[in-house]
Amino acid sequence: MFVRIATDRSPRPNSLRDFGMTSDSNTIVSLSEFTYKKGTEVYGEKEPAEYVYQVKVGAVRSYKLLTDGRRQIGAFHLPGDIFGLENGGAHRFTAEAIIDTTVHLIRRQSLELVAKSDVMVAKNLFRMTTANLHHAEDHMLLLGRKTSLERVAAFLLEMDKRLTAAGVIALPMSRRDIADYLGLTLETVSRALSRLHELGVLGFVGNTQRQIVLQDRAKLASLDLQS
Amino acid sequence: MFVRIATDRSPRPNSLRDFGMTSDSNTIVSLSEFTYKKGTEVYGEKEPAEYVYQVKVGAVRSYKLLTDGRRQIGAFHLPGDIFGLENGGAHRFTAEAIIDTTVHLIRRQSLELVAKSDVMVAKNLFRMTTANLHHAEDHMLLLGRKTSLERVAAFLLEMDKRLTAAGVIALPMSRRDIADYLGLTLETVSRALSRLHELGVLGFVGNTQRQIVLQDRAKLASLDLQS
DNA sequence: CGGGGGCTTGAGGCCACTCAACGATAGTGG
DNA sequence: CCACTATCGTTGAGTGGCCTCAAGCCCCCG
Repeated sequence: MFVRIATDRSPRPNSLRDFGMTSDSNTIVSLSEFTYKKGTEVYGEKEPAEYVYQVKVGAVRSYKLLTDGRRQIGAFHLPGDIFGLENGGAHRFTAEAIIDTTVHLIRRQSLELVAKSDVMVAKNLFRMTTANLHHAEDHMLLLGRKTSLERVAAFLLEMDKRLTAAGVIALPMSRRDIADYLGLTLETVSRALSRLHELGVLGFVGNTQRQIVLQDRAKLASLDLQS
Repeated sequence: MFVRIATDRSPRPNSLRDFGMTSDSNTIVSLSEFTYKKGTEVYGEKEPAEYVYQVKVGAVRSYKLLTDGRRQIGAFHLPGDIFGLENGGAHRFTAEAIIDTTVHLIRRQSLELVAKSDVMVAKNLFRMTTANLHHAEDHMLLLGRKTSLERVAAFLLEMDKRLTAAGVIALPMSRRDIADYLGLTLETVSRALSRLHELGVLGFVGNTQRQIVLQDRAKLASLDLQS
């Protein structure tokens, strides 16, 4: 047990478990767990990056703000995803819990220490950074050149791959979050979803608007163009 | 000397020089030089990544295409820049010479071999990938949330930092290239530049439209919002 | 001198944004 | 249990910023 300054969003260490960053040699690094309430900040842009996080349950949004409040969400982090991995000392995004979210976390320092001696861990860090880069590259194409319908179709396909359970996409994020991820307004996202509903591409489960069933994945895929 | 299949854009080895990837231990990796004519392809998207490149003189654009021809340029590569660095086996963009361009090139295989034993080289590769990621993250904000004037202002500030000589920005790329980088049309880019000209922010050198002088960098910076 | 590419500028149109109203749901407190 | 409120989502009407289409200029180059 160690002492920690109490702040609202200071993680409290709970357990010691595999962070998914161990190598074949079974190196174990100290690991904590923490839960963030819906809407609370995990870290802010330009803050020193002290921890690296992995979503256990819940969902997190990473975004940048312009001075007048316009927001661009760069990524959603869903269960299993690792985020907050920064090479420089500071975070490039603000990260917030979209819903109540439990994360595993590890001190960046410990991770770098392990990476120095463990080639597998170093490789994994590189691989994750590369994966982030690829996602950002694809997202630039979406933001720069796709229509609203294409963007929403691409979003649904991405979410389908990442969080579908039992044929239902249970979206944790609001229309506004989706809009800020896709470079649109929430009204435009809503209209696109209604249109896809009319087209018979998707359906809603029950009375909620956040549970979606893909009824025609092929047609949806044809609406999102390939690169 | 070694045999090589002759194709239009196959690099021909010329010399052996420092690629900027040597470490303190002075490891030298085999290095070639090649010149691409204006408009020719360096490599295509999804091609296996055999080489890594560094621009010696000239300029290169990296882009993705949608099936219907819409184009998004992800980055411009200017003298000193390294590009074509891929972790997976395949290139994520198509790369073309914007003007006659001479590059240094190195086999990816050799580079990875060196990186395995040389920590400094490995670190440099990591650092470059991170730099690419940061650029992409900033560009997502631009593409998703900035107005046309803000985009063009940001573009000019970026180019000013990267290729100004003697107070003049000598742009190698066309209005169409700029537009496809900024997620706009060439007409909108042209109108934004005219507007900045009217505002006294910039001036053109001689009769050419590709040599620009920043007359009021402060005002330009105020037009591009901060994150 | 004719042709073509690059750039600018104007006119009009459209897609996404803005503004607004309304319904549904969940949480709160009397 | 029922207002009351706040949040979220949908939908409509109208606007506007950027796109589309077009004309014309300039420069380069054959």
